[in-house]
Amino acid sequence: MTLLPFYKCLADDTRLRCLLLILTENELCVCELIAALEESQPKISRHLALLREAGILVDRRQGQWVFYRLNPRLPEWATQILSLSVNHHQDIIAADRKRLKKMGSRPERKQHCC
Amino acid sequence: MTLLPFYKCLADDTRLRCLLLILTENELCVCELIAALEESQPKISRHLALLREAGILVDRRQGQWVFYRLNPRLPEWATQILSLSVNHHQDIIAADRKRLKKMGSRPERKQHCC
DNA sequence: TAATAATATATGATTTTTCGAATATGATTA
DNA sequence: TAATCATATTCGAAAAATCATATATTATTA
Repeated sequence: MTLLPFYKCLADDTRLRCLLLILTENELCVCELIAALEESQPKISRHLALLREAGILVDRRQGQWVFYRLNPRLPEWATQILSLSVNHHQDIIAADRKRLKKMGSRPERKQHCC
Repeated sequence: MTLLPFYKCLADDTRLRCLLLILTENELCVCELIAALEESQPKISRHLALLREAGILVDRRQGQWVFYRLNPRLPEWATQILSLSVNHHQDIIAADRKRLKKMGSRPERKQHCC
C-alpha cells in the first residue's frame, strides 16, 4: 500500500462517505450504502470495487448480499489515518447515518462459523 | 479545513512530494522544489498555490525568493495525518532529497526579526 | 426452472484535473 | 532605468476521473 493511491481513494466524496460509514458501522452491505448515501446502485458498487482493489476494504458474500468492511491487514499508518478521519469528521456522515437508521428491512448479519 | 479538499490536495504526485519534502526540510523555496523534483517552474508554482489556497501551506517572501512551510494554524488532525505520512514514507522523496542536497547556490534563510 | 432481488460490469458521454507554453509580476542588480 | 532572476498567472489542449444507462451475473424463491 503506497501513499498516493491511498489518498486518491479518499479524494472522492462518495468513497470518503462510504469509508467513514463503514468504519463507524463496522460492516455494511451495498444496499445499505445505497440507502444511506442516496446514490445509484452502479455508482456505489463501482466505488466499493475501487476501494477493494486498492486493498482498503474487503468483502464477503452472504447469500444475495455482499458486505464490505475494513481490510484487517491494512498497515498501521493507514488505519491510524482512517481513525483520525472518522473521529474528527462525523459531521460528514451525520445525514447518511440518519438515513441508515431509518432504513427498513436491513439484512441480518450471520456469524461466520469457526 | 474539511476532509475532502484536504485529501484532494494529497492526491497528486507533485503536491504530495512537495508537501513531504517541505515537512522534512521545514521550509523550502520554489527554486529548491523545482530542483529537487525536477519539474517545471510553472508546474511547481501552481501546485504550491493550490496547497496555500487550501490552507495547508503558508508562504513568506524574502527578497526575490518565496519560501513555503506548513501552516502553523493547521488543525491537529491534519498535522497528525501529515506526520504519519512523512514518518512512514520517506522512500517517496528519497531521490528528491538527494537532488536537493546536490543543488548548488541554495538561497540563505534570514531569520525574521522579533 | 422461471422470476426476482442484490450486486457487478461495460460503454460512451461529461466533468474535472493536469499540463505545457506563453506571458506577467515583483525584486534585485548593473 | 534597463536587464536579470525568481515566481505567478493565463489559456487552450490533453489526460484522468466520474457519471448515467444498459446489461450481465449470482443467489434466492416461487
